[in-house]
Amino acid sequence: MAASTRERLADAAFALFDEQGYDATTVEQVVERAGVSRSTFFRAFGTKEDVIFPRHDDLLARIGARLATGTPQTYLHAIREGAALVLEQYLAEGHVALSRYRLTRSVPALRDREIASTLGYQRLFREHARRWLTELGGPDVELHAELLAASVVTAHNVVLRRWLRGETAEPWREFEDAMDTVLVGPGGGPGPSRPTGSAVVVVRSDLPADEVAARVAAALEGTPPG
Amino acid sequence: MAASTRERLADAAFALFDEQGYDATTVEQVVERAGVSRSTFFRAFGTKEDVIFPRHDDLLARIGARLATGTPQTYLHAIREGAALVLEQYLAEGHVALSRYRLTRSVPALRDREIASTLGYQRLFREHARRWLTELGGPDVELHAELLAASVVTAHNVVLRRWLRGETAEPWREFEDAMDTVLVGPGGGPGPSRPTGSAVVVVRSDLPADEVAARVAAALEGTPPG
DNA sequence: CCGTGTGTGACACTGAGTTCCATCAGGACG
DNA sequence: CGTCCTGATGGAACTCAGTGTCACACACGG
Repeated sequence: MAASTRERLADAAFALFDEQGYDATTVEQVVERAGVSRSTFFRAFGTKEDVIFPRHDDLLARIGARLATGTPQTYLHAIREGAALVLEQYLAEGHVALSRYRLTRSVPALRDREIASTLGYQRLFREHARRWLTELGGPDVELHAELLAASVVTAHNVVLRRWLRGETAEPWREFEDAMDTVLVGPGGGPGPSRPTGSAVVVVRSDLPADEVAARVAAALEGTPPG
Repeated sequence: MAASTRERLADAAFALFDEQGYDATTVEQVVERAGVSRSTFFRAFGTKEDVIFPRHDDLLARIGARLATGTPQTYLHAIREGAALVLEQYLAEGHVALSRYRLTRSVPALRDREIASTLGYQRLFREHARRWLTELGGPDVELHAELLAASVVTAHNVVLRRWLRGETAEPWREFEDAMDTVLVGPGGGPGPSRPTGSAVVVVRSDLPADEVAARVAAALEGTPPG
């Protein structure tokens, strides 16, 4: 019963938003079409915006669970699979995701909210990355964790948007490529088998090239055995 | 004096938000303290939120102007200086920036808006990066431009937040370091034409250490000695 | 038959934001 | 000096999102 009420409301809302636009549609009209009262709407969703956006809670929890299993040796793989859960969710939503995308394109308030919502995922990746990078022991852990999280989310969103715009029929392949770009770098060979002992080394190149190479080699020698 | 009215309103608003919190403060109370009418408030700011946030327009324009002067050969420098304009703006705001930070910390709606506002800058960097990377001719220009913009904004924000939290007395030094970390053509960028100046190389070390070192050395050979 | 809980409707209320009109200053001009 | 224009302001009425409260209906087990 509760579920069907929510559904009727959501269907009515999406339909009306599509017909007249988001701002031009009042909650009054939505509840009228759904055949329930205004009270019921706000009990079910709390906010007009909430009709559009999915519940991130469970997805965040699933991602958190996946990331929690990552170790400093396998964290790149954990991140990749965590990001995959997000893409999977959107692809499963199908036309609902497309409708939402159309709305977020046209209504600034909804666009802002959509953007802000991605920060939840980014935060999750960042916190786990911070943990891993701390254990691996590198400089500027804060910054690198933040950059890693931002890059992963950005790369994911690029692929997602391409799919939402109908610009790709192979979102999963593009997703893997994007993750390869972000999580591996250009030189490495992508592959399903994630070797252990991976680490990220950052050096500044205003030193002579061979000196940099020496430092990289030295840094890698000191890396905990993979 | 339109300016003084705006100022009085902003001062009253910040004071009241500070005393009672944002949500607990009504526009009515703000205009009462400022000694103007409700109409004047909404004419001046349009929205309760707008009192808090600065006008991004002119800053965006200045950044755009700086980025417009960049060439594929000097674009890393242009990006760095573009990002510096943002930091400069916040530092110049002083205590206003701090008050705003306190508010955006505690009020979700304001936090969302703050986040969304950074997208304006990110978009600017992205579009120019797309142009430069296209001229340089590399693969996945879309993705790399997006990643570059996201990384620059993220790195900037890390430094900015540290300053807002009073965790650093040398924001400019940290800013330069952060830019050093980020501005390399993330994900490798287009390898051939490596720009002059400092650069960073990120590699994964699941290859033998000496092989990694060799690759780094090879990549750096093309770089003019810094 | 009675309590209890849950989903719902109805209504009043607050507050943000819009619209429209009235007012009042000051400068330009004849 | 008077008039006219303009731009900034005040004021009132309105819409609509969101909150809070109370009442009702229908289920459930005792």
